[in-house]
This record gives sequence, C-alpha cells and structure tokens, in this order.
Amino acid sequence: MKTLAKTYDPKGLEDLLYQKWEQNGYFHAKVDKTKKPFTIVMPPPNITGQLHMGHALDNTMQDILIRFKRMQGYEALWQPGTDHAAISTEVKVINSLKEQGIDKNDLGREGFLEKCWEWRKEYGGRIINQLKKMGSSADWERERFTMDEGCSDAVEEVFVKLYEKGLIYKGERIINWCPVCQTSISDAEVLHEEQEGHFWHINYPIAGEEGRFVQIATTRPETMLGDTAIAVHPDDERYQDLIGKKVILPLVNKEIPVVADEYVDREFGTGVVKITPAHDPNDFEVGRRHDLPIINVLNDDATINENGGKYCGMDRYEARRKIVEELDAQGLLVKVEPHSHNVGTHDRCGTTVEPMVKPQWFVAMEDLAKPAIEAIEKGELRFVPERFNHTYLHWLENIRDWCISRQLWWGHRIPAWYCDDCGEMVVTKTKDAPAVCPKCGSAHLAQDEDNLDTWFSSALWPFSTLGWPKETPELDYFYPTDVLVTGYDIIFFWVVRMVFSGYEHTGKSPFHTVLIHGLVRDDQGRKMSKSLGNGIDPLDVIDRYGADALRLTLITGNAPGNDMRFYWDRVENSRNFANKVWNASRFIMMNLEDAQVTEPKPGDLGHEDKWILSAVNTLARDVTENMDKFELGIAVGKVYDFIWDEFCDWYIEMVKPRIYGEDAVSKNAAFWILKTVLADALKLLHPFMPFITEEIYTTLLPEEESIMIADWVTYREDRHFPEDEEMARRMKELVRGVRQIRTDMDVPPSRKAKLFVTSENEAVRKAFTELAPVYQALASANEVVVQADASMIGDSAVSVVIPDAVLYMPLEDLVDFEKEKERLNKEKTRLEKELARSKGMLSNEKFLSKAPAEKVAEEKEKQKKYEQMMADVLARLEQMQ
RNA sequence: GGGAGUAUAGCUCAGCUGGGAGAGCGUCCGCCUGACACGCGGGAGGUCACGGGUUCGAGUCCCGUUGCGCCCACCA
Repeated sequence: MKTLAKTYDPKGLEDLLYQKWEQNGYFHAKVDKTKKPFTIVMPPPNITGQLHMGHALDNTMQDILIRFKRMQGYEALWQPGTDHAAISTEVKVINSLKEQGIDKNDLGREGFLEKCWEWRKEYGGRIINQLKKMGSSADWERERFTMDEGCSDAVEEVFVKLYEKGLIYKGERIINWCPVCQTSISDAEVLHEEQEGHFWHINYPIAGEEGRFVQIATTRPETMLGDTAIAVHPDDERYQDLIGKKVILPLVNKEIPVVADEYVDREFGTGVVKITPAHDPNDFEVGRRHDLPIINVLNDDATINENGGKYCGMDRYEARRKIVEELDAQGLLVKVEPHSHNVGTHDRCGTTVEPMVKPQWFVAMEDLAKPAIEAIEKGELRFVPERFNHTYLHWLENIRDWCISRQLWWGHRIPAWYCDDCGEMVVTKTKDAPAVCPKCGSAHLAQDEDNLDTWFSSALWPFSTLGWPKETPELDYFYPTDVLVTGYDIIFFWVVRMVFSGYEHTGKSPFHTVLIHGLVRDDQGRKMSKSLGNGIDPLDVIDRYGADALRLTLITGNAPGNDMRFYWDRVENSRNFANKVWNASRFIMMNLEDAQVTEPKPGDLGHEDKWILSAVNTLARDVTENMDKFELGIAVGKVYDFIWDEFCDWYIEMVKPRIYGEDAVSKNAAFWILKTVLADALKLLHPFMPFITEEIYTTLLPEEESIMIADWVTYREDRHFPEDEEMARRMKELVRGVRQIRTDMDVPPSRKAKLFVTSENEAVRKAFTELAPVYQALASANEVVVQADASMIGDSAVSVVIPDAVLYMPLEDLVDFEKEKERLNKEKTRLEKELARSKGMLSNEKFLSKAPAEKVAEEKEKQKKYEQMMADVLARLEQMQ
C-alpha cells in the first residue's frame, strides 16, 4: 500500500490521473442499446478564447452531471467542440496581421482565410487543453468544430432548406450596422445603454408660407440630411392644416412632405417627428407606409457620404456639431435640452451602432418561433430555475426577423450564386454550385460575398455534431440530448435558436432541460472583464490550489441562475476540505495496513457503526435527489458536512479506542465500516472532486481500476437504522455537554474524570453501557459507569441533563458550586421557555384539531422530555442546596 | 415604459414542497489530544428590509411599501 503525504498536493497528480482516464477511454461514449443514453452538448468555446471563470463554472456543472449519470449506469456522452466565432476570430486575426504590417484586403479573401486557419491550428486547441485541466470528462474522440466538413454541410443543408421554404429571404431592410467592424449585426448583438445626450429643437420652414415654421425635436441632427418627410399624428388638432403640405428641409433646402401617421406620440416633444427612413427603424416603417424615398447619408464607416452635400466626408459626430452650428447661425435652432436616451452599441466593440438600410439575408421568425414557444407550454422544454421560462418566452413572442448575413470573410459563406449577365440567383449547396447560369447559360457566376452569423451554425450544434443531416446511429441514439448548461446571458443568442432549429429540422426539442447559471463576479461584485483587469485566471487557481478546490468553490453555495462572487478565502476552504478528506483517508489506510478486513456479522456492529452506515445510506438517497433536481450546491454541501462533521469529527474519533484495542472482532468491524463508508463517501464526492477521490479510491481499493467506472451509491433498506441514528444524536448531545462543562469549569483535557450516566430507562442504560468506550474517547473520560439512579453519586459533580438520562462528572475539588448552580439555573430557564412554548401549542385547540396528528404527537413527546429534564434539573439543584 | 429578481449573523451567501434559523470567512476562549494547526474543542453574534394578510403555525405563501442591482423595449 502506498504511503500518503501529510498534506494533499494536487500538483502533477491531476495531470497523471487525467491521462489515465483519457487513455482508458472512460470519456468515450458508444451507442449501446442495452443502456440508457444521457447526453450533454458542450457550449463550444470560441477558438480565440482563453479559459475564464465562466467556462470553469459552466463546464464544472456539466462534468458533475455527466460523471454522476455515468456512475449511475447511463451511457453518458458529453459532446465537445469549438466554435469558429466569426467576428471575434476575424478581428483577432486582423489585429495580429496589422502587427506584422499586413492589411486584410491586401491578402484577399483566400489569403486571409489561410491566415485564419493557421490561427485556428495554433490556438484552437488551447482552450480544450485548459478544459482538460478542469477535469472535464468530455468525449474528446468526438470533438467537433463548427466549420468542419459535417457541421458546414449541416449549415448549407439548413440554409437551402429554409430558403426553399421561403423562410430565408434577401431584402433591403433596416439593420444594425457597426461602423468599426463594418458589418451588419443582429438585434441580439446590440446592447442598449443609457447615455446623456441632447434634444435639439429645430424649426423647419413651411413651404410657401414665409415666416411660418414647424418645430421638431431630434437627438441625432445629422440624420436630417436624409429626412424625406416630417410626420404628425393624424388626430393632432394643432397640425391638421399642415398635413399634405410641404416643409423646407433646412441646410439641404429641399421640400419634403408632412405626413400623418399613428406612430407619432402627440405628448412627446413637439408632436412633430422628422422622418429619416434610411437611419431609423421606426422611420423606415413610416417611410414604407407613405412610400417615402430612402436616402442613405452614411458611408460604412459612419462618415457622411455624397448624399450629405457639403458635409460629405465628415464623421457623424463632426457633422452633427457643424449642422447644429449652422442651424443656430440661421436662427433655426430653437433650443437645446439635455436629454438622456438609450443608445445602441455593438456588444463586441462598444461602438454606437448605426441603423442603415442595406441588402441583407434574413430568417423569417414567426413560423419558426411558434413550436419553440409551445415547447414550454407542452412541457417538452423547461428552464432551471423556472423563472427563465419567462425570459425565453418574452423574447420569442416579440421576436423580429433574424439578420444572418455578415460582411465578414471568416465563417460560412452564404451559398448563393449570381449570374453577372442576367442577374439570376441560385441558392444551393457549394458542392452543387452551378458551373453556368441555369437561366442564360452564362459562365460568369459569382458567389455571394457575405458570410453567416456565427450563431447560425451553433444553432445546429446539438444535432450537427451527431452527424445530422445524415441519419447516423449516434443521432438516433443520443439525440435529443438531455440537459443544456449555460449562462442566462446566452439564452437569446443560442438557446432560443437551438430550440427552434431543433423543432424545424428534427421535429424535436434538442434537449428537455436548460440549466441556467449566473456570472462569476469578482470579490466586489463586478463583472470580470479584460478592461477592468479584475479577471481571475482559473488556471492560476488550479495551479495554486488544484482543480478540485476550484470546482468545489464554484459549486458550493451557488444556486442555479444566481451570480456569485469569487473569493480566494473560499478556494482556501475548499483546499482545506480536500486536505481533510486526504488525511482522514490517510489515517484509515495507515491503520488498515496489513489488516485482513472481512464483512462483520450484523451482530458485531456497534450502535455507532450502524449509525454511520445508516447516515451514509441516507446521504446517498438525499444527494441523489438533489442531483436529480439540479441542486448541485445543496448536494455537495451535504457530502461536505457528512465527511467533515459526521465521519471525521465524530465517527473516526469514536472508533479510535477500538482501533487501538485488542478486541479482534470489534476492530474488524470498525475497519470494515471505515473502509466501506469512506468508499461510499468518495463516490458521492467524485462528481464534484474527481481527482482526489480517484487517487484515494484506487489506493484504498487497489483491486479497483477507477472510481469513474464505479457504481453510484444507492439507498439500501438493509442499511437503514433509525434507532442507531437516534442513539448517536443522544450521544453527541451528551458528549457536547461534557465538553461544555470542561470548558466552563476550566478542566484541562489532560485531567480525565470518571463519568456516571444515570437513567431510569433500561434500554437507554443498555445502549450507554455498550457505548461506554465511545464516551471515554470523546469526553476524555477514564471510565464510564452506567447506573439506574444518582443515589451513589456524591455532591461534588457537575451534571448534564438530556432526554432520558443525566450524566454526572465528579470533579472533587475542582467543582465550583456557585458556577455549577449558575449553569443549572441557565438550563432551567431554557427549559422553562421550551416548556412554555410547548404547553402553549398543546393547549391551543386549533392546533390540536387542525395540525397533522404526527405533529401533535411529536410535540407531546417533546413536552414529556422537557418535563423529565426539568425534573432532573430541579433534583440536581435540590441536591446541591 | 414593461418583465423577472433580490433584501437572512461583521462580510459573502445557502435555506427545495410552511413547523430546528444555518454554512464559509471573520471574531472571542482553550488546545501542537498518537490523520490533519490547510487542524481539534467551546463560545459570542440575527426583531430573517418594512407594513398588512392567509394559516393552528411563515424567513418560507399572498398583497403593498422602500432599497439594490439585472434583463427587455423603436418614444423622435
């Protein structure tokens, strides 16, 4: 048997164990119809990514569930992979090229893509290796990439299919444009932040009516260059005479009409709105209703274009200043008010997005959203915690068409070809791309320059990774998957899109449960971010405290859906727990050395043995229940408490005398229990702390190959001993009482005392007699005498009164009678309070008639005990007079 | 403007279907007791935000108030 170091050192060990697991193929799941499948798809990390606390939490939760199910006998597949992360990667590669003095455009599309693939080759595996450091037991043999052949085929399959159904269309619509990234982005990628701005009130002269103006208010004066109307509410009395007339657009000096539209809020501003269809989503709609021209005044980089006349070439903000200045000079600026309003920014770069009208590709959402909404109602999909059902539904019910085209190079290119000669468009898979135009026969065909939103491919992840659109055995067996684990910030981007894609393409929800977690924040509650520099590197934590400690820290006391803060103190505590487990095991194995342990006969088990056996049995049942309900924090908390408090601080201390004693039968029983309970506890702990449990388990049981393939602990009726659990409770109370006395009386542990236990109850006397050695160990007693009454005990003793018994501790000269009386009086006060409460309840007729019978019986039982204890306390006080 | 949360010990947070107020850290006292000082034993510390209600009984359910962040939203 290996000797174990005094403190647990995870360094080096974790990597070795991981290698062993991987080499033995424990992570690999196969199609096995004799077993039930359990599947989780890993949210694919970006190839540009570095492991952060969010990944650490997300993957720890998944690993816990997978390991738990695997031990329960499921064929557990954790399907991993990485995401090409279109825009993130493209930006990273552009920047790294820039450092080498290379411009993306000089390389051309092909050249640039080569660089991207090089990047992927160099960094794409980095985060996977970091996930392995966490102990993630994903099936790496099945690792996929969103741009690998299969996933790309799935993307084109879906695109063509949806196009043919009319659910994908190309159109001139208003979209969100990022002037820095120079691409369109979807609504989900726009963050709204409240910004302090201004409200400029401007007079627009009414055409043909010298000196008459109409006042409008705007927060973006520069867009007036693209105004093609102004609008008032059709029922607004103030402006009835204006409807149908024209106003002169200042600076541009062009006549534009006054239209009436319900969109206008009479109460807001002046009740007159300038209409810029090219640069505002609402105005775009108004423009459509009134057939207004669309004048785009911005270039892709948000400078004013040639439609802006003399402002052409100016930046949007510079133009704004200039325009305001000139309006003021012309006396058309009425006033400027401070005004806070929401500004849309690009979630990736923070740039203020500019709504623009451009030809883009869209997914029509209305029909697709319907089954995804019904999924919740039908119970085919649920969120944990449930409140996220609302978040999900609300978004789906108000969904707008999804802009899927991106002006990027890295990613899935839109599979559409145009004929240069006749303008015909062909949408088909790349492998079926036409050589000549099917309409005019021209060979001048060019593929659409745009790419797809990166989420278009991740939306298919649960089934594309399993082989779809091919009907693979994996797809048949592992799909639909079971649980999806992700943060609440990803619901709109990913979860929603996976669900409607699942229904549309496979007819099923891709998973039945979405387990949501929150953010890991810093110790001040701030988001961890690069710009703040407050991020904590999980690898650094692992390096200092081990992966098990990090995992335990992330899971303990964290409720689903809630954010948590990261504290080094808590990691330390986790590390301490690992060390505790290590040392308890070390102690057991040291003593077990050379011992031939056999299963004891039931009659050879002591109360304490049956208690701890029963306790771990109950624990297994409870923990399993919590795991089934995804209450991971509660589950691990129970294992933690059991190991530290019950097993280490009580049971191990209790059996020390037997271990060091001569009674072979009793010794064997103790050994067997220690070994059995430890093995069970390790199994229950394994999903949370895989490394340390593996190391100890295989050392404790050298015949076992790995704890990963051990069976989960299940509840056994034949290991349920409620009487012994009760006995243990009583015993602990008594021992705590003795310890309290020793502290109160300043009795050093070195001074051992004889203990008397008196009880009128014969069964209790018997149990205490059998437990005498336990008391000796736990209460530093040199002898324990059990008797029926206290008559033989002198006055010079302190006592502890517990239900059914009184414990006396003769201390001869050490006793301070006043202190002892004080103690007893305190006890008396406590009991009086309890009795009053109990009597109150039991004299309440409503309680007696309405509360469940068991509760009433329980209360009566309590009262009886209190009364008995009170009698004992009073007797002691009497005795001391 | 909507929506969903949260308010429990000095700090950070658990507390599932209503009946014991808890953990970690911190703090006080005593211990290097033959696994562990990354430890052991014993304490102190809370009107469970506030006001109502339902109930025999509420931190736990309902309504309202206040504080705090969060998400969504096209008021120019």
